Amino acid sequence: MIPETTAPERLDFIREIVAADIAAGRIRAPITRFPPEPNGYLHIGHAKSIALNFGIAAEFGGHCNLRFDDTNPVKEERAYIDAIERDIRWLGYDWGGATLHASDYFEQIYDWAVHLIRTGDAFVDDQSADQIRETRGTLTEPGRNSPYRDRSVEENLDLFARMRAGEFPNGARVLRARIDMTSPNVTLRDPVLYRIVHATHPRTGDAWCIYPTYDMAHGQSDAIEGVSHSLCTLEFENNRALYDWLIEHLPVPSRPRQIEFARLSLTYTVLSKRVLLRLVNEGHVRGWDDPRMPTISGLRRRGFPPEGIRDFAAMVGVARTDSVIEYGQLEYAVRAVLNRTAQRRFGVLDPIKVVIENYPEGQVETVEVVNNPEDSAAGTRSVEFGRELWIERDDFAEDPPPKFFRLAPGREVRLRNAYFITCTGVVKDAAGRVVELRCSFDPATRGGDAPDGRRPKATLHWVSASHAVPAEVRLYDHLFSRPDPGAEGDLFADLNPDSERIVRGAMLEPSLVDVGLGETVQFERLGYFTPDTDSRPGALVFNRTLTLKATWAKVQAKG
RNA sequence: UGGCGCGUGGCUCAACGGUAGAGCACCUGACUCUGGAUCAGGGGGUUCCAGGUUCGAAUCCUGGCGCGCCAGCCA
Repeated sequence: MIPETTAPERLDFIREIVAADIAAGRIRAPITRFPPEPNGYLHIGHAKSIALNFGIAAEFGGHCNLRFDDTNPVKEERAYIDAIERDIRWLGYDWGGATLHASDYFEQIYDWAVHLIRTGDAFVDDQSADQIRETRGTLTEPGRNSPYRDRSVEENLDLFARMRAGEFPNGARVLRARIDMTSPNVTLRDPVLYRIVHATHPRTGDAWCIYPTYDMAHGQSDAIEGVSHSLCTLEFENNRALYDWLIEHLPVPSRPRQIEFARLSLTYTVLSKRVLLRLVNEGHVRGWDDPRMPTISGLRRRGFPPEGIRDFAAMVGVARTDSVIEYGQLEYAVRAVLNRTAQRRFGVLDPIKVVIENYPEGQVETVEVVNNPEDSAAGTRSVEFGRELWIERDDFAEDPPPKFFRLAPGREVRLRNAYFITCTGVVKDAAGRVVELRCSFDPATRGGDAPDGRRPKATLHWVSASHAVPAEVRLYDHLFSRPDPGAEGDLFADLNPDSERIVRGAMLEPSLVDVGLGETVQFERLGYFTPDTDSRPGALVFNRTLTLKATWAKVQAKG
């Protein structure tokens, strides 16, 4: 049998490079790495990088390491390490074997620093941070050499050893590469390689009081691990020259290659650890895992399935163009997964009572309801039906506008999987507000079909009033009210005041009590919902993950 | 008035000298026991601009213009 010839998948520019390296015999399989700094929580932008690095490794039969870039003890915390590992696993990726750390290589990196001193490629500078800044020059003017640049190898060796020994306070001296103070690439103007930091490191404790900078540690860690393709975001482009310089000047065991791609940006949100930290610290959200946060843990609490996030990453692609993805694309990817996998349930967010006058008082019957029309394996369930029901308040209009298909006085609609009902009257309170609907039902329509072929234009969801379970439901919207938060002034002024709306009197189908944490269901006609971590037996709390695609809202908006 | 990088429908990406395509978004229609899903169709592009090379340029060359990044002992 001749195998189907499928059109070749279009490779992004990085996968093209990897494929070419394999084809040319330069590597047998790619080694990549995801290198988070443990100074905050992972967000959807990191998910793009995770999907890229782990995806390439898997597709080409290679491997992806998880390596913490823990070279700055003053910003890094153990708690972040744990959260990051959990989030990567939840996304569905496995780095197999041990978690790696740049700090595992501190001794080797130190030896390489000594090597650079011996070859005359590095020197200890006694200048202060201010002096170094002043002599670095500007974007248009060259820098000036440090007066300490030509120290002897012996003196440099001695000073560097004493830096390590803790003889000097923070900032007293640094180790710098001797490259070129006149380079048009500012990164190459004798960059700092080591600085004195008397701080306890989350992993190495007080073993060190000098720490390598990112540039000194990153490429060297890649080389130690045999990383073939070191993928990072565009802002590291300028650092590539230094990355290569260090690899060339050091006796490293392999020669990794840095490739940059555009980081993910999304409309209506912010992907900046600095800003996210402020949102948390200043109490604008419930925490790092607030369902409005673009963090992985926030998306999880919101009810986004990992598969949806992975599909999204595949959908946006990888390129070198700075770009901003419409938030709607993330929603599209998530809806596509949820539509396929989420079980359907009934829940009424804003209930109004319906009394079916010709339905026998005290009678209860059960109807069989399909759990997921997209997945027959999901089976069916029984739902109780009775004389008094809750339906959605806005599924009724006393004076229906044009193109409103739902319940209105004298109009017949279908109650999903149950009966056709016709509104025969309304009950109002003293203020004139409708508080109850009086209806009649047609016993011949049990199950939702009329023997005479009658087809109502609307089908409503409902919950039996005597069986309903009350719940709090939290409705979420964009964290920021404009697609480009902060574009015109203060970012925090653009926070959406309605990003969380709490609904207290929702009435749910009793089976919803059994939905577990991490499970997302569809409330028919409303959207996808998941239990919040605050949810307790007897005090249910659901988060709205997403609405269903809202055509009716569009019709309304158009008038 | 430095260096590096990037400019293709509203958004994200293809097209690698040979008729500018896809997904999302948008609009129609069909179907439907979710105003969902699904299916069918449609509109929308001086490929940043100007020159040049070529039978032929989104693609190669030159010059502009616009945008991004870089002057941390952050990553």
